Amino acid sequence: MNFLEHAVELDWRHSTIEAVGDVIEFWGFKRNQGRVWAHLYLSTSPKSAAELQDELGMSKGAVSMLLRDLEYWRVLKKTRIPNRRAWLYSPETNLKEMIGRVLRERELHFISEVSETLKKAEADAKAEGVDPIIVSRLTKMRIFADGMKKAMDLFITGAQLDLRSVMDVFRPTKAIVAHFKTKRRK
Amino acid sequence: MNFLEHAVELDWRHSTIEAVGDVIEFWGFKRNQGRVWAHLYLSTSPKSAAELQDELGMSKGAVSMLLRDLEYWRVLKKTRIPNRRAWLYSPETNLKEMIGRVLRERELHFISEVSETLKKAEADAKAEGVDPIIVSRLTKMRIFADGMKKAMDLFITGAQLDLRSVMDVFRPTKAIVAHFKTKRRK
DNA sequence: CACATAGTTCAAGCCTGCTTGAACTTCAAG
DNA sequence: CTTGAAGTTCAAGCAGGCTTGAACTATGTG
Repeated sequence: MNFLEHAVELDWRHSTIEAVGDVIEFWGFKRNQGRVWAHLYLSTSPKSAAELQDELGMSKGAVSMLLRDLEYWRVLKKTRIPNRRAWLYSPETNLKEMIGRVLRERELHFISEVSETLKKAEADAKAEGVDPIIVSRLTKMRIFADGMKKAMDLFITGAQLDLRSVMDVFRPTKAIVAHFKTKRRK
Repeated sequence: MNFLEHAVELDWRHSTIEAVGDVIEFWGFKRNQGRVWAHLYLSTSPKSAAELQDELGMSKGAVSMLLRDLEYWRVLKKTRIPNRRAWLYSPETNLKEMIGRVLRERELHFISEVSETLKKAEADAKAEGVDPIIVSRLTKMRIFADGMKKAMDLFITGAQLDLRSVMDVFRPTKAIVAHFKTKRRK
């Protein structure tokens, strides 16, 4: 491998790893979690913590913690090779399964909480006799949150989704209120 | 209004505003941008910067900058009332239009860049004669990014989306490569 | 034009959350 | 059981981004 080829290789590996880091950060995880997974994913052989530390320029402690997190989310697998002390890590390669699982746990839960908060606010505001315009706005927001949740759920499970129904969230007020009445509970 | 009612009111307004802040932060914007919009959205009358500063407990400078941002994204409207010096702000109430527009500009652009980076990496890796397994992994990631982009685009435009096609991204390698060949450009 | 209030700017400080690295614990090999 | 490499922990430090507030600019009013 000559100098130029080496430069190019550094470049595409590096830019890919950084791009994955960006996406992972975008999803609310740590940038370096993405970088570690991507580095393994661009390698054909498993790597030890020491190698990752060296090749990604991170501290021993950082690598240890990142690997723990990634293992927890089953985004990589630990393996051992005879006559070698260190654990070796390989990436989970089933993107669909892996991303779906992780997003389900985190983002879906988050949206559900928002929806619950809005539902509670609606009830309180109504009980308090607040201006109906405000109550309907709370309803609108809650239905939007439910739409996001549904869209994300369907995205994750890979099922069919008619997003028209999600965006129906924004029908005129009367219809929204009707929807609300049929769906509320407690 | 007695003490308890007041407490409840504080509570649902407050929790709603914080929930909106959470969602806005989740989408990569500033928490306080969400709080400002939500505060206006829960009011039936427009508010001045001074009122927002007071009611949300923010500094003059912060409010000024937040309003500038929100106005830029057309998430609220400036109005003026005769015989009153200050500008008054009211929220954009069309959630669908507003969220769609903002997400299109930011998130769609972001995903497109990732896709471009991966496309470039694929080309470089291929040119370099890298292990085909690695090249196919780059392809897999790029197709996934394209799937995300498509899903988000359709979510935003409110069009119909068969997410099955998005998740088809993860078919066995042969099919992926075929898909890749038919879709690439340049 | 002068005044006073509204609005903007930005350097400094603050806050949060990530990273470091040294001390500690675990564990396979001999 | 001993040894030393591998792995973990966490207090302290660091970095980046948000907020503050004082100085400055703009603008409506008389």
